[in-house]
Amino acid sequence: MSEPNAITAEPWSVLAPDCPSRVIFGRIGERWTMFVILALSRAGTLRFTELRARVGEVTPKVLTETLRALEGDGLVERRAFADSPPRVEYSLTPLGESLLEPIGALRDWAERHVPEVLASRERALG
Amino acid sequence: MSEPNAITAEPWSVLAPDCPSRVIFGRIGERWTMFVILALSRAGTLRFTELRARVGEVTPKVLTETLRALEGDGLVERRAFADSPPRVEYSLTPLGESLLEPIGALRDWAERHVPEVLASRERALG
DNA sequence: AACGGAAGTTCCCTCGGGGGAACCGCACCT
DNA sequence: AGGTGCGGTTCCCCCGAGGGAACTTCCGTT
Repeated sequence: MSEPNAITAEPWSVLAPDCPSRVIFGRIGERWTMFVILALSRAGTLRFTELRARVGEVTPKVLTETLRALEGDGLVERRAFADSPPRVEYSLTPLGESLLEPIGALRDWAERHVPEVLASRERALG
Repeated sequence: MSEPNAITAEPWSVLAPDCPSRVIFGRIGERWTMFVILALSRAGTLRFTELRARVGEVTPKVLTETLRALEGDGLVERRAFADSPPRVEYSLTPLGESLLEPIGALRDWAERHVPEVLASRERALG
């Protein structure tokens, strides 16, 4: 897993719970993670309710969980102000922003090739 | 980055069930998908039981489901021979192989930055 | 005639991610 | 003294991915 090149490590290493790929794919595979990251990447900084509005039908509980997880991973920063009404601002950390590049690569692939994937799915079902 | 490169589409578009990012992240986020792709990328071609052995503790049922899903997406090819004992070979399609590049980018990011993520997690719990 | 291996299939169960709905503390406003 | 907006929390439930374990079919081997 510590080999220099991309897909060269032994696949079974990925079974370890702290395998880098498991950690990252596990996180970004969660239901709302991508929405939050993409929303923050566009807006820069958002408050809780702004995030709710942008992300869609997420419930406050789940949004809180998602944000706490990303904060725990050091990908999102949470700044609370002692104002009234309370104000909390979320933004990507530098680490979080550095993740945008590889995510973008996957996104680009998706944009280009998902039509093929969807066509293949339909063929498989038809 | 809201810069004109990677992450430019509206985030809420991602809510649509056929949004490219949802399709792809949904698939590679599944439990065994990455193991199968990585194993095939290393070996080129593998039979069912070889795959079982490499991927680890996966049960035959779940491995079958995973392979059928990837086959349905056009990412994996399944070739069955009328031999006896039966022989079935799995390999990546060209489409599946083209996915290795963006996955590799994410993998590289993971290799480089997961120590930070894990350190952050430990801080968050301690 | 029994055995074994390949490639699954079938049935049943468990576990937890995710969702719904309601509640909470605070400080203003009026 | 009641209402409002913010940023959550609490409790409860449901569904489906994933797992366990046994069974199956087809043939060749011993």
